[in-house]
Amino acid sequence: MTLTRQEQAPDLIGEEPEGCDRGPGLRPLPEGRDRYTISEVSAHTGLSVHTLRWYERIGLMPHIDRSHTGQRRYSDKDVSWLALVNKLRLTGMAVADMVRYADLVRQGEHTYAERRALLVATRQSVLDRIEELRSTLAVLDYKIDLYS
Amino acid sequence: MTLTRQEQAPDLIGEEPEGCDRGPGLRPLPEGRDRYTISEVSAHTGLSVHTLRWYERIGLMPHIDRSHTGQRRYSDKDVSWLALVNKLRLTGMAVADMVRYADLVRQGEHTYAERRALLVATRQSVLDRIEELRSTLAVLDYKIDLYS
DNA sequence: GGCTTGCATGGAGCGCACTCCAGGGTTTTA
DNA sequence: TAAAACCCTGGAGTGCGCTCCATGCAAGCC
Repeated sequence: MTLTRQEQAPDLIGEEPEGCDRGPGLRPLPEGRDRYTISEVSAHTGLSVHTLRWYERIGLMPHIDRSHTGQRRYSDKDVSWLALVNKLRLTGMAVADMVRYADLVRQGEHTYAERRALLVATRQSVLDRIEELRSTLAVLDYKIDLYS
Repeated sequence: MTLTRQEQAPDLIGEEPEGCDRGPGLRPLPEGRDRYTISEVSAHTGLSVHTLRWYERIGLMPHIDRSHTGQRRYSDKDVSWLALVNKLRLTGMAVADMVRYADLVRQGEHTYAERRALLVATRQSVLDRIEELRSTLAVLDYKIDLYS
């Protein structure tokens, strides 16, 4: 997953670079419709519809638009946000911390510093975790060697 | 945590290289007594006494010796086994899988191949996880950059 | 119109990895 | 030798991140 740096608009509020990182086996979105159903978003993000609704309940999502009959209609921005959430999830960040981050986004520009701090802390914990994993590799290799 | 290769006896059944990897803040063991109480082992390994007893219940430990009044007395081998368990825990291996591994050890030499396979699979999942974390670093860096 | 499929809600349930509790015996320390 | 500290057991409780359930409305198809 290489990151190309010539991305989107500098929309820091709405969030998200990373236009389209559907993982393997994840469906692309019906292009440019901007009003996706929950099952479309589920197929695209790999998150279950249960999880999508749950994310909303706990405050991890911005307000999601509804159809005239009350069904969710996700926008491209919502989907991008979910892509970021998915990435943060991979870092091991706790859901509560992601909610905190979402809160900061909601609160507007004056929270830039705090958001940045949160990401920097996450970055450090990722680095630490990588080091930890490296150290286990050494032990694993040693043991595997013994069994050969 | 560098691994020195001139370790112990080739005791593959009893398990464990890695004589003394007490992490930071973890107490060393009263040297060479070979009959440690549960709280000593807890202090040394960083695992709570609850967890130590629980590990025993679920079959993650070999039989632990007891004093004449029924209190646990851990041997050096038991402690070494716990060091390995701790390492496997860091890899993210599920407790159930560690129990499986412990079973294989109990069953004797003819399970070498299967044990090895388990460790190899774990090794691969560690490598995959490291890659995954690396990919999140890219996103994190990108976002942090935007906030600067 | 009936059937299937999809979406809605609030709330219960689950799997994991611990963590703690009650109620009792044992060991150490002063 | 008495108090304080430690250890035992079976079983209940916790926090996290989902996952599922019952029940009901809405849209598409034959």
